[in-house]
Amino acid sequence: MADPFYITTAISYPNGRPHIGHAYEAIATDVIARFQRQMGRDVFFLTGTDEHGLKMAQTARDRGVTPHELATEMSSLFKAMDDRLEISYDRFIRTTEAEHHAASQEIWRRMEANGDIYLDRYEGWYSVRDEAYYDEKELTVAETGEKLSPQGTPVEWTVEESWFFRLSKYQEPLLAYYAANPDFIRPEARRNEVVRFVEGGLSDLSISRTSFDWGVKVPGSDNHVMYVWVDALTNYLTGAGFPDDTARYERFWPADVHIIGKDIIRFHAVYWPAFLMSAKLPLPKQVFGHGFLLHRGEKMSKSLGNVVDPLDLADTFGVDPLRYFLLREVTFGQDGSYSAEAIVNRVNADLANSFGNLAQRTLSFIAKNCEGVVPTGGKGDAADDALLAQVSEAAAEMRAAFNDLGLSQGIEAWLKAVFACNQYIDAQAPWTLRKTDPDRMIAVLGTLYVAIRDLAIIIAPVIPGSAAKLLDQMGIPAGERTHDVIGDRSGVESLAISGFRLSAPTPIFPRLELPAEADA
RNA sequence: GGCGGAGUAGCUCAGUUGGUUAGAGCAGCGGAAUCAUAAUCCGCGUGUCGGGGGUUCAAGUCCCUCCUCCGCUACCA
Repeated sequence: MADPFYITTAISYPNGRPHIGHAYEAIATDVIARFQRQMGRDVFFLTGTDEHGLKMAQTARDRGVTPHELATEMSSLFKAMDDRLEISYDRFIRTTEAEHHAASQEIWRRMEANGDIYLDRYEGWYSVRDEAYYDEKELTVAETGEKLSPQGTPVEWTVEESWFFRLSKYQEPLLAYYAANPDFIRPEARRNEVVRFVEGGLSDLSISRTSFDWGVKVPGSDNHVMYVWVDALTNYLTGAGFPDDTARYERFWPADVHIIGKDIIRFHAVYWPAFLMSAKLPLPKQVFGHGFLLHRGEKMSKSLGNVVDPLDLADTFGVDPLRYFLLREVTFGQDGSYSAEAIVNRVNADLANSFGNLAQRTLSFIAKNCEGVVPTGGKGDAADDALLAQVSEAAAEMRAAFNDLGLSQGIEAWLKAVFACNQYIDAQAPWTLRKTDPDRMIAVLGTLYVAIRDLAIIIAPVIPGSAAKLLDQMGIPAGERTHDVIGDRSGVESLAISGFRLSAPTPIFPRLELPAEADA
């Protein structure tokens, strides 16, 4: 059986609609998942929504619905976004599922059995009206001398019973783990931050609340619900079948990589491994914190009014162009900037002009001048093998880059090979050969046919819909769309023998135009 | 304040362990070609590699210092 590969996104908190950041994370993770499937791995790709907690309960109350109704409604928006963006998740998990409650309670019991959970008191400035604790730093002082929350509501010093996790106990084990597994946290900058943070000392963590009840009940302590992270992080275990589906669990856990935003790196790189150590479960192999998307260099915020709905972007530019842009333009792991102009420029230059036009000019030439018969044989030349070698080299670079999560670098290698094909077709000039040396023309077109097929195959994880459309046009069977065939002419030769006829192609990547309100 | 990262062509960025004339893409200018989505191909950059100092036969690449920007500095997700 194929080598398993378990990859996850963070689960989204569906307190609001999905935004471009959610889309970015889902797309990037999807590309990696699709790539690994193409590599023959048995991929399990998990994503979903984190539906418990105070804010969900409050929002539901404000809207006059139950938390579960709100969660169901909002979660469906995230799922719809994933579906629209062709996110190939294998499971969409919701933390409200009974199975997840059971998993969370099981890991809790194991942490408890290890002596790492104890009852104590949690103290802080509490606002009854907000049902929330605030840090001293967040408070303002009213004229009356009364302390106020950021919401302007009164706060009082409150003591609440809470279960605590002995995080402090794991400082040394965590540091030892980081040292032994230098790739556990990536990129490097995040790793340094985390290591410094842990070196600075860890205090125990409050992991339950009694002030609200929308959450997973603490085993044997029904008036407590688990407080955020034990519940949320455990979704990765639940998704893999923990604890009852042992076959699946043993196959997929530990996860190969958690793809998350850089803002929640600590929870994934400190709390999560500590929880797992405590429960005596294996640790994920890697945590990767990607950057944020900025709109024209500015952070998105509701007050700036520049929050963009990813579905609007998909409608305006197309799903594949959007996917391509985000991965090509933004170095994975760093912040990136996007704008309508940038999307239009990038997509037109790379997809429409370079790759799309390459396919179009080649295929339509074959349709017109060869009656659609796939060209094979002819008078070969060293330039032909050189081109296919360049494409194979690009495929190899892409494999290396994608395996290492260097998504934009991998795409860059692909683009270089696209450029090489355009250089080749201009140098060989099949439109001239048609009159002067038809036999040579056949060899040139046959070489390009193989090259274009290969380019479509290796870029497919990034632009799955368009790549499939192109390969369909070219008659490439679904089973011959993996890296195994790269550089191999035999598939195309048997296609010719089978009598396949290429019809006049239609452009796969139309040029985009800047929307009238160039502000998207 | 402490710790960490970044400052390279108009724009976005690459630049391994220091070593020949500092690179790519985009944009711009000139030319070729006309199969193709007016797409493609070829040619063109006197860049103080943030400022200053130092180490070295040799520094964008190491050390010091200054300036600017950014991240982290614990229980909202």
